[in-house]
Amino acid sequence: MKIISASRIIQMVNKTYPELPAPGSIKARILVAAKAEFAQYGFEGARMQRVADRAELPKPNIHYHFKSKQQLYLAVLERIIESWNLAFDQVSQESDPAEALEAFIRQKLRQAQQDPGASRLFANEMIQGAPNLKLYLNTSMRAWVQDRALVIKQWMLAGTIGDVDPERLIFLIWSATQHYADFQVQALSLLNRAEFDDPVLTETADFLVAFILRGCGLAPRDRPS
Amino acid sequence: MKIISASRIIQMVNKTYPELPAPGSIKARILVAAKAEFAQYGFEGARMQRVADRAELPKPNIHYHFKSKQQLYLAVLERIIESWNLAFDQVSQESDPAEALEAFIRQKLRQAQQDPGASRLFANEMIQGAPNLKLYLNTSMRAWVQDRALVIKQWMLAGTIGDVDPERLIFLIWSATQHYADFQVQALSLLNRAEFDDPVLTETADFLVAFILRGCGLAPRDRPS
DNA sequence: GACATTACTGACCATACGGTCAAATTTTTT
DNA sequence: AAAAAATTTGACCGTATGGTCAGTAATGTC
Repeated sequence: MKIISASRIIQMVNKTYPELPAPGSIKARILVAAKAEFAQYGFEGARMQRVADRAELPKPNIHYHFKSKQQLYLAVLERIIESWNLAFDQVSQESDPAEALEAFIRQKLRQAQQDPGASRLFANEMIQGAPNLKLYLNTSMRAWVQDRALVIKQWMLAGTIGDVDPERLIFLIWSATQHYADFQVQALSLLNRAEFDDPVLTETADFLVAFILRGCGLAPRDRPS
Repeated sequence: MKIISASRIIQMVNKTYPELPAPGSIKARILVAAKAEFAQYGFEGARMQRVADRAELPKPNIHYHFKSKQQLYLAVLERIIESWNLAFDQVSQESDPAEALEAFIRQKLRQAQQDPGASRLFANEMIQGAPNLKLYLNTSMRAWVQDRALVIKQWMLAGTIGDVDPERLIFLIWSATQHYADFQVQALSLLNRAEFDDPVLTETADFLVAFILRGCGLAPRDRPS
């Protein structure tokens, strides 16, 4: 059986790719500003003037590079989806479950720390009922999850992981990690920390890895040598 | 040592209480409409006209009962916070950990099903950085969590539960349950279900209870008799 | 250096926004 | 049933919104 990487599945369903603007370019600057604005206020709450202010540009400049608010929003959204679940893409039934899950959790958490805006923007889109991502959810995301769930099921058959609903496991990992981006103020408040720095990241990742592996019936840090 | 219920702690910190309007009253209808509107669009994205449309009232009627958009928002928010973590309020060190956690998880998930708007509104507030709830987070919520964490730590000392960071455990339960309200479209899509009905609720609750109890080092459904 | 193309921007527009108000209606009190 | 208080509402106001456009500056091409 030919092994197709999960990222290829996404590519097979998504026919178009957003071209990446040069990192320092005006377009890139607008996209960064827009991501922050949409992440904080959602699509309806976002203000084009504030995007312009964040990017330190006159407002018509924004409209020169992106026809409308909607198109700007979609441009930001597209770029987020791409790098969403990279660390679990290359995992196969030959992979070690504990290792693979640990890498996935740590990568998702690192994303939550380094680009919380991406997570928050996605959260806003979901909360609104995914008006712009319904198609994505029902095609490429579902295909990705089912493909990854298959790997987990194969682990279960091989007895290298406990009996756990794979789809719900993926969903739980998403929730547990993304929550530290979306609800960062709450997390920092209850952990009594000032910012989501590397120590917090490490402690949280260690906790989540241990907890989730145990939940999967895997003894943490006890990889077969 | 005098035992003070966690809900009392919240009451001790919050000095004012929102009076509940009669269920069928105009004010109650506006609050229901506003909750849905703010939940979907966030504070900035919400439109007073849409609140009026949802409540099937003329717009000035809304402003008669609530001075401003801000005050309406706060009124909705206050009423949500109250019933947030009820099922874990009465738990003490004498309680059975597995039973208590299971009840907590199931109650949070039932809330996510029955009033997803409340969860989404809270999520929006957190994503924005909790501009209206910073004080709540740093006073009553933190007090509640620390109080509840103490109980879990006592369980740990008694050896009736595994070694788990209590604050992060609570945060994980929040994330795992609330996610089914906030990201409902995504959950339904990947579970291939049409709606968040009782079967989905039960299956999800069973999964979460089993998974989290295992994560806590508790054998699910194996209570000491 | 002439020409064309791309990038930028101050001034502006129609509409939608949160909020107001005076007049009308309903409800409560006496 | 009269007076007072509370509630409802159509019409309206000042401002902010997404978006446009004509004109200007910068850049590329031969």
